[in-house]
Amino acid sequence: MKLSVVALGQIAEYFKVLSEVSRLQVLCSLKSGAKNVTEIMNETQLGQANVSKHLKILTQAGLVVRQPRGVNVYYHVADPKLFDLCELVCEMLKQQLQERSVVLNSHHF
Amino acid sequence: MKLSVVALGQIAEYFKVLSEVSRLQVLCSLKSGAKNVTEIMNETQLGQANVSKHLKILTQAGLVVRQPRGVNVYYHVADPKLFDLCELVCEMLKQQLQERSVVLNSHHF
DNA sequence: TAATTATATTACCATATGGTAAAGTAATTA
DNA sequence: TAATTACTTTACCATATGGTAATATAATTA
Repeated sequence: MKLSVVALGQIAEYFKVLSEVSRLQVLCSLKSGAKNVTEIMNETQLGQANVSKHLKILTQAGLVVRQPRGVNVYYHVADPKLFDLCELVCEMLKQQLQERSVVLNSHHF
Repeated sequence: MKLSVVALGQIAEYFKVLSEVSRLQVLCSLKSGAKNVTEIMNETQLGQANVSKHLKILTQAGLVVRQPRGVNVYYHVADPKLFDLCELVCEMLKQQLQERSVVLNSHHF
């Protein structure tokens, strides 16, 4: 399948949302279920404005769903496949590391 | 599994490399096999210095392997699982679109 | 209604990033 | 060796981005 530049743009945009440590921290904190902003702040140690900002980005990109409940606003990940994605990257990175170490070892310093 | 901020940083870095249209174009052009810089330029319509720059980033991140052969330099993707990753994102985006259209339709304007 | 709590937004700064022209390097051929 | 081809690097600009303090908004409670 040949993807158009526009389609690649959407994919790039999705990856860009995932390309920041703080946002990954927020997503990780939501792995165990929906949380409100304060809970996310406490779990990630990020500043309040910062968390709000990142949550907005995640929500607009559709990675996360916003649900106001009284004074609080709860967020949860829209699609659990997101974690499969991260898992896959983890595996690739592990394998990459392993292959690099093999290359290093083969040199017998 | 609870990931450290350092680990998340590596994952974020990987996603960041994939978060640019030009780099995705380059990777797509390598889907059919190894290519040299000129071939990549022609297929992607990107400038020469630009392609070189992105190839450097892709190589340093370990997504692509560099192989000089005479005057030319050939590049190929290090791990075909990379395309599974993009495929997965594609599917998630499609589903996202579908769900959004359902929401729209349910409003009966 | 006033005060409080929870979240969002704005304004600002410092830094990072993509694209490109121009110069540099390296292998090949005449 | 001079010229050519293929690729890389550098310098520069314009723009985008994360973090934060301060301010705004919105829901709840006293």
